Amino acid sequence: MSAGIAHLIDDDEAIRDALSWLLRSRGIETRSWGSAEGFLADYGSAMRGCLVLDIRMQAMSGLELFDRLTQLGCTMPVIFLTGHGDVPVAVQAIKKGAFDFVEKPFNDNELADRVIAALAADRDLWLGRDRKHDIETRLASLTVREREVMDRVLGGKLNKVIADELGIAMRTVEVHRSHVFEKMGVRSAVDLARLLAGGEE
Amino acid sequence: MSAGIAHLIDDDEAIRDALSWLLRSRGIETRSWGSAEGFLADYGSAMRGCLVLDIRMQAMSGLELFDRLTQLGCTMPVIFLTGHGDVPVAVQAIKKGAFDFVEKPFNDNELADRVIAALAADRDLWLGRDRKHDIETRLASLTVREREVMDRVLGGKLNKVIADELGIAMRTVEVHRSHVFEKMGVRSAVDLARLLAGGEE
DNA sequence: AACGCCCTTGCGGATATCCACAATAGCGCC
DNA sequence: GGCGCTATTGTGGATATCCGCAAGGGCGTT
Repeated sequence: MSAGIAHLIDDDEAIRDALSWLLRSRGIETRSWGSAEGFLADYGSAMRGCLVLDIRMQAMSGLELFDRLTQLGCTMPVIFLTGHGDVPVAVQAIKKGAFDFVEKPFNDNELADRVIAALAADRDLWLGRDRKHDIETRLASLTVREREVMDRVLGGKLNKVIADELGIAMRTVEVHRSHVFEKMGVRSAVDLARLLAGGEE
Repeated sequence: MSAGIAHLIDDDEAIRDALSWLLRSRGIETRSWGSAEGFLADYGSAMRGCLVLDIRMQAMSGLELFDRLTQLGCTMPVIFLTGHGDVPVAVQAIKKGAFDFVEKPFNDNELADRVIAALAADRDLWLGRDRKHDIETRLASLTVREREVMDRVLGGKLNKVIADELGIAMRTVEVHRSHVFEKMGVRSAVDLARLLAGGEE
């Protein structure tokens, strides 16, 4: 499998081609667009990889595209390409959460390394997202009562105490507790605590 | 108690005074230095608060001071003051982990707000550090055996299983387990798991 | 009405945990 | 040698947890 896909957006065809050649020689798939508008039209939330984005372009600027993508919930890491006159804009970009940026003319190896880092960041993000999504799905499958019991189990409380607090019999708590473990896919309260501590915040 | 201390470093006395007046009017203590060297001489690792640092100064620049402080293990948030000609340097600063930066001439309210945010960040950092330090101290007080038992308890294993794995009697495991709880200041395996999951990584 | 889902509870037994009391043993230190 | 710390184990009892078996009620859907 490939190292990931780099989406190149620059209105200078020569640069797109140079980037494309450089990255492909490092085993990175590439796709190119000549304008921010063009990329936006093709963008979908399932898109994976990273962006290499010229910050200065005709019509819609790279920064503007970045803002729109952010609004669309896009989380792909973005590497901006900047001329050294565009630096104030680059500052904005970084503060807004751009992954990195490089000044033109760029050093080939350096840029490729950063793209690779960006692709790795995207993968990590999705790994974390998958795990979190799985946990959320499991949590959503709990009934209200089960959730109440789980919260108290996580508080380290004994079944007896939980029963008192909820005004139900201990046996009932045990049943809920066991359902919680089953639904959450764990076999002990310890595992549950680690699952939730590791997958949230 | 005060909102925190802002350390002002700028070779322009007029700016130092203006900053100092502004911040004090917002309840923030200030201390001023006219040079990076002067601040470095006074710096100690116990220093708390944040820095407001002119990025362009005689002799040692703000960025250079920032690098040295980082090497010294200083984690105070740094807000850089930059003229708009210094922007490329500001970019470097942000990439190196500066907390924020503002361009001169600055808007009073905006700058004060950022200083307040920086002070809050410093407090949070120390809160986290204190908790982590406390946990590490407790962990260090565990004997080797206790640690071995704890690791397995966190794995959700039953005392019986742990006893088998370590080749000792269940009773011994129980003793270690109880010591671990006592030393770590928790009363159940669940609490322990949450303590370690929340304080590490 | 019948079915499914959830909440509820009781009984009883197999396991596990928690702990006080008690004891043996190695190791380093004064 | 005595003292303290750590590791080790045993006995026995009070609690807790884990679970299958059994069963009643509420609620919404078909």
